[in-house]
Amino acid sequence: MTRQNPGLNLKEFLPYRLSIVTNRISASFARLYSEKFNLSIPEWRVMAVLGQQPGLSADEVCSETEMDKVPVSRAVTKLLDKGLLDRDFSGDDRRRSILHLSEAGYGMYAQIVPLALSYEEELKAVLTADEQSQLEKLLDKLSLEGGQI
Amino acid sequence: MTRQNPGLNLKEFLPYRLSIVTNRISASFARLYSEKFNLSIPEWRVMAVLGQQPGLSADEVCSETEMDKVPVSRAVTKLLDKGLLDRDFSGDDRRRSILHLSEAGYGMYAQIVPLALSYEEELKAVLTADEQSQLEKLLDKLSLEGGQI
DNA sequence: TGCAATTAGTTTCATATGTAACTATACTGT
DNA sequence: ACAGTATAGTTACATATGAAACTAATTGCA
Repeated sequence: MTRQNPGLNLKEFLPYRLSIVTNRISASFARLYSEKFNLSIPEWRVMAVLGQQPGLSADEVCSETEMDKVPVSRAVTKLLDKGLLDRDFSGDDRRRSILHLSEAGYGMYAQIVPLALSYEEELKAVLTADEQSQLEKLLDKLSLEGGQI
Repeated sequence: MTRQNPGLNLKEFLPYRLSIVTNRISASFARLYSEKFNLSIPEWRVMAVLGQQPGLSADEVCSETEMDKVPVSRAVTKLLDKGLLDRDFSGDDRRRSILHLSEAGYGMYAQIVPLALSYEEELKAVLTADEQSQLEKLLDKLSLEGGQI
């Protein structure tokens, strides 16, 4: 049968390319902290926001990380079990959790951050300074408007 | 306790930003074809490469799409069940499959492609022509060298 | 006040995913 | 020719995930 190709070249298709590149990068970064510290991606993300913004509620962690509340809830449970997190509940609203890295959690966080930053440097080193700022700008634009599409 | 923040701002962290933007885009594109055509992401990817390169083996589909052989195998099974794919086995090597979109599969593919292309256009419309080519170049560089990191 | 509607968070369930084990076929070196 | 190794693809298992149902607490408003 003769078919005229409607012409979608997957390898040139923007959403596909983005996803391949990003998945490679995420996976290799995840290896970094999962192997050494035995953290899942959601666990690391929860720690990362709490390291920077202690006292967030689970719900705020969700909006900060763009994660679903279910993975956040499970990550929080695991981090509590591992002793990496402390949880209180708000006096004003006793449904609302108040989450902090524990001493141990903060210690781990402080070890991962330099790894993360040097990973980022390694990645950026592929690009010129100009390209780095282009990338920032592109991500800004795609975040703002791409989100709605 | 006074803690000096080691200074990882998740929202500015490149791997994180990439993953947020990409996941939003992938998810909204996936909605497009999953709602109308009831295809999973792996199913769509298999169809997409076979639409363009008929006769690939499952293994070749893996390397083309950067997918694991397990999801590919499962997607192929489902697409066969749905009658969207035809499978033969090579005479030279009877382990090796030869995959083609069926008539029905090609019909569906031909409907999805314009959706995909217009989605891509919508996404690119956020960017100037310059930015579009910058993005291409950045993705190239990150694909090549980011892969190893 | 008190009852309906909301919200924070958890649990359940059904599905998706990757690793490792497995089957079947093909290749290699002796 | 044939034993050992490699490859294509599938299956089994253990884990991850999201949607929806659920619990508990809070808010709104009659």
